[in-house]
Amino acid sequence: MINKLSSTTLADQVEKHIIQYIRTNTLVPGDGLPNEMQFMEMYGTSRNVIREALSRLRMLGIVQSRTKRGMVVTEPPLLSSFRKVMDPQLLSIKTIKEMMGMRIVLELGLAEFLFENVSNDDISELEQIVSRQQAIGVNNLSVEDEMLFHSKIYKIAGNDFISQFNEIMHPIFVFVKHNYDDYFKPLSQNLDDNGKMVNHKQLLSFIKLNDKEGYYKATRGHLQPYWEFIYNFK
Amino acid sequence: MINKLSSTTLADQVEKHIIQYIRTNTLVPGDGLPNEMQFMEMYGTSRNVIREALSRLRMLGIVQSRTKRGMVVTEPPLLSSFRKVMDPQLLSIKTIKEMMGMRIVLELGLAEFLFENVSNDDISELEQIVSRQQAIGVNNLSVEDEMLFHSKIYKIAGNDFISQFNEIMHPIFVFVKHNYDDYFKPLSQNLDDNGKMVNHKQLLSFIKLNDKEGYYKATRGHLQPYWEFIYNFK
DNA sequence: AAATTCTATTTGTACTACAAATATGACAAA
DNA sequence: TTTGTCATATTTGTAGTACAAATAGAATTT
Repeated sequence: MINKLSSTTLADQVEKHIIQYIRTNTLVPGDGLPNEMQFMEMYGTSRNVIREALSRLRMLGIVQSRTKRGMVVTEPPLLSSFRKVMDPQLLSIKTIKEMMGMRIVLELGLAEFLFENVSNDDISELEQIVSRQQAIGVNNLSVEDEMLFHSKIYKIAGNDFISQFNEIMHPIFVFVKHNYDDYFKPLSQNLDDNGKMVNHKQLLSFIKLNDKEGYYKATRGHLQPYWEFIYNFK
Repeated sequence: MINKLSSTTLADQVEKHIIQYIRTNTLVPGDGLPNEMQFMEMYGTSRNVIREALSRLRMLGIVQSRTKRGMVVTEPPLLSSFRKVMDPQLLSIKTIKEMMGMRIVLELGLAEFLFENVSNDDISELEQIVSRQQAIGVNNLSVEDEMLFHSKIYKIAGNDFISQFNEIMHPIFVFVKHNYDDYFKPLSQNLDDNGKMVNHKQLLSFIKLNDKEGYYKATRGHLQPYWEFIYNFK
């Protein structure tokens, strides 16, 4: 079962075995697990190794431990560990481009849910955001200003996972805009089908008109800089 | 710096500190890190604690360690830990619904990249897949058969991250189809705008006609069971 | 100079010891 | 009998020692 001569460490193997243990025993959140001593006997390793494996599962949120109570299975927050690796310093250009692609895909696909769920109150909020941005001047928007509108769009669509995902990717967008800003000069590239620039005000107008197709195309134009970056950089 | 009286464990704190260390020193893949002994001195904890923290970062793929060489920063595989938590046993219905939503959003948004990248060879492959499925009978398709067509679509779109993401979510789809199969009776619900059923053959026909809008709407119809599940279940 | 061996360093694993928290049962009070 | 308090035992969290295994770099030999 546990192979001490493998290239992988014992902690790696024990981690896999414990995950397997949870699956094969169809344990669900709330169910108990063996304690450290019992795992030691099950896998014939030192407590150190068991603790390293459990430490990882604790970080993932798959298990929790409390003194005397032992370990219990928990529902993991899906994206907490994803957040930890989403660091532009650590990622290759290929991966960063894939994140840009993810952004485009999510925001286009989200239109379906956006138009299903949008309320009058949502539109009022969007109007406020847009009018503040008009006051600042659409060319002077910081990435945070820019983000404000889109975050609200995600929120309206009503899928917490996707909202969170977008929030986690945000540092990547900031990084790219700072380091490759040629692609993100507003007036030059956010063009729609007819070569007209697409700003938040116009996106909002399609929402108000309940024009999903128009919104989709406008969003596609609004995100054109990302597209350019994916296909033209380097 | 390290607080021994906190409710979080020392390993939790050291983990955060080491991640912070990598960020503030702008370390990139290939760069070295202090060894375990040095971290012990830096944070004033036992080697055990340091090793638990490093073990977690190793699992995330942020660092690698080799004897004598010490630790080096590495580019993490973004989704390896995501895969570990993507277990239908562990997830709530809310989260599972959000995954269904993710499926719809990804596949709709992906259309943009699909039509940009699709080649004649791709279309031939899709034709083969579809004809095999016609032979089996569209109502007899297993989830794996069903997946074959869509996986190819993802592959054509050319974003490895999204392909991998979809593959990781697959067990969730299988789980839902098995447990809530009322929503997934093919002939009754995969309807398009006009109330006609949408199968892979028809999706392919839109690709061949280079009709992106048609494909989008057809895909929306094809995924209608997911939509129904999200909004109607429970 | 090249190949080999040796040595020192670093990670991986095992084991012991104790602190801290707390579930459980024993016991006392009403 | 029920309730509240306390003691005990169990389990996780942390520290420390010891040694095995791997290997980078130095020393040695050819």
